[in-house]
Amino acid sequence: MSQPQYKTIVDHIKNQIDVGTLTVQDKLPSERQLSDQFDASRITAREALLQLEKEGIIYRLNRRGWFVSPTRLTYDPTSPATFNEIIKQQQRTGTTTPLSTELSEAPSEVAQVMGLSEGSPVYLIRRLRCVDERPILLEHIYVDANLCPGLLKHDFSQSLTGIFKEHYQKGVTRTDVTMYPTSLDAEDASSLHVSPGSPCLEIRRCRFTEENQVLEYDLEFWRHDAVELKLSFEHQ
Amino acid sequence: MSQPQYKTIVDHIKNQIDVGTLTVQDKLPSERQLSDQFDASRITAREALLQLEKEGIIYRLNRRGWFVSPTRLTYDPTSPATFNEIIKQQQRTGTTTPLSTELSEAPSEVAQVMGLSEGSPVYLIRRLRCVDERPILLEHIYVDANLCPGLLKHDFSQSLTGIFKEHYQKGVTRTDVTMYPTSLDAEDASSLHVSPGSPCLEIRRCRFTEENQVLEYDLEFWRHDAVELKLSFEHQ
DNA sequence: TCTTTAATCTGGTTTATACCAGATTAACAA
DNA sequence: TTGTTAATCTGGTATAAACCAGATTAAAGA
Repeated sequence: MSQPQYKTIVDHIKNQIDVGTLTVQDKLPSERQLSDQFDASRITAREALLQLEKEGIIYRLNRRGWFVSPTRLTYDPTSPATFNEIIKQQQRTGTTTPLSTELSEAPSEVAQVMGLSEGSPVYLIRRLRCVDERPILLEHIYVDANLCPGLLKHDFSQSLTGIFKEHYQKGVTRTDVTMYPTSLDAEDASSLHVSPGSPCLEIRRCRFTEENQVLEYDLEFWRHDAVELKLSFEHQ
Repeated sequence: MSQPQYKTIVDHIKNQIDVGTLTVQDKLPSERQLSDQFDASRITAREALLQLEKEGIIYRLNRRGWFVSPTRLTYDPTSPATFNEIIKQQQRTGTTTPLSTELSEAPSEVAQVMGLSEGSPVYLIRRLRCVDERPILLEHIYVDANLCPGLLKHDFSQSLTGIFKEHYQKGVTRTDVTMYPTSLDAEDASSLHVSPGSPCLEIRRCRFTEENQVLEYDLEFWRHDAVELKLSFEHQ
């Protein structure tokens, strides 16, 4: 019935969170402090922390320490509500930071999904979205350049949907979504201020106009511990 | 520009999979063999393997070794298609194994979701679902005992929806779904034949009848690397 | 007071070693 | 041939010790 030593540390920290000794955004003791406290090696303490991270209970900031995760943002991928609306509903504060915008050529994979030929001109917009100061979502947005000429002159800290509607009279009538858990490569991890290889939820979203053209193709990388997807649907 | 050593091993294995030297279900060299091959410590080799596991590219069988992950099963949570239908569509083979069935009392959390009072009689069915011999989904299904008397005498290797329809004339008109990435506790991990703490995708599904009663409440634990969710919807 | 600098703290990565327990396999006995 | 047993292989867990590179903080200088 004996359990591994790292499990003891895991349970101890979980308990501290349950009883409120540790609360949201609190900094945990450092790996070295924990290993002293439990008379274990640093690797064992780290093992426990990595376990809690996998469960989404704690997270780390690069070389700054380990912290208790905030509650997950509840998000309905089928809802037309914008990111900012969702955040306000849940009494959070949100910010959107454009990281880069460029006119480039569609990579083969992207071209295929968008129904374009490889190398077609596409705008690529990279944005970082934060909730309560914490980066939780990285977006790579591809837009057919022929569909929205001059797109890059707009302000991308706002809703893209709004820009499409207002300046190009284009709305979305259908969306295809694919999602799966994976992990972040070095560059994306760096953008989200997490360690390379951190787990994430990848969501690919393809939005179509009434004319069945692909208006945008989004690659979204969510912190795995920051979001909970919730949807409801009727059957016939 | 130098990268950590474990990254070199990660890249090497990824490349082997790309070029086909390693293919689906193949066994990888053991941790000790890899550490010899790359002149690294076993911990470094293991670090690389854990990284690949997080990405969903490889998986491990307890004390048996590391293997290349099969392609993900594509699954539409809004589709009325049964598990077996989905699997057949994708040219896979599936099996369903009931692990346990019992009549018990609703835990407070479950009772709340199902709109029952705590301790109400509920059936709890635990099933394991495999694709191509590999366990990928563990289900905990709660059913209001008053709604489906005598439920446990049926065969749960079949579709539950079918049982509800055939024997109780009950159909589902609405489903609420919640999903988020987390990790498995020791017991659930053991059922799925994976190591405790392995990452997973947890899906909670609540199905309602026309009378707005909760017919069943499912807790699903998917191997994080075994599934890809795909859905499509129209906007008005 | 403000800024620069140096010391210190934290996680990130790595080596070498060890022992355990389950899984597999080879050897052996019936 | 079959069943049992023992050796071996594999991952699972753990210790001790290092060094590195950002992040933070305290100290020193302007």
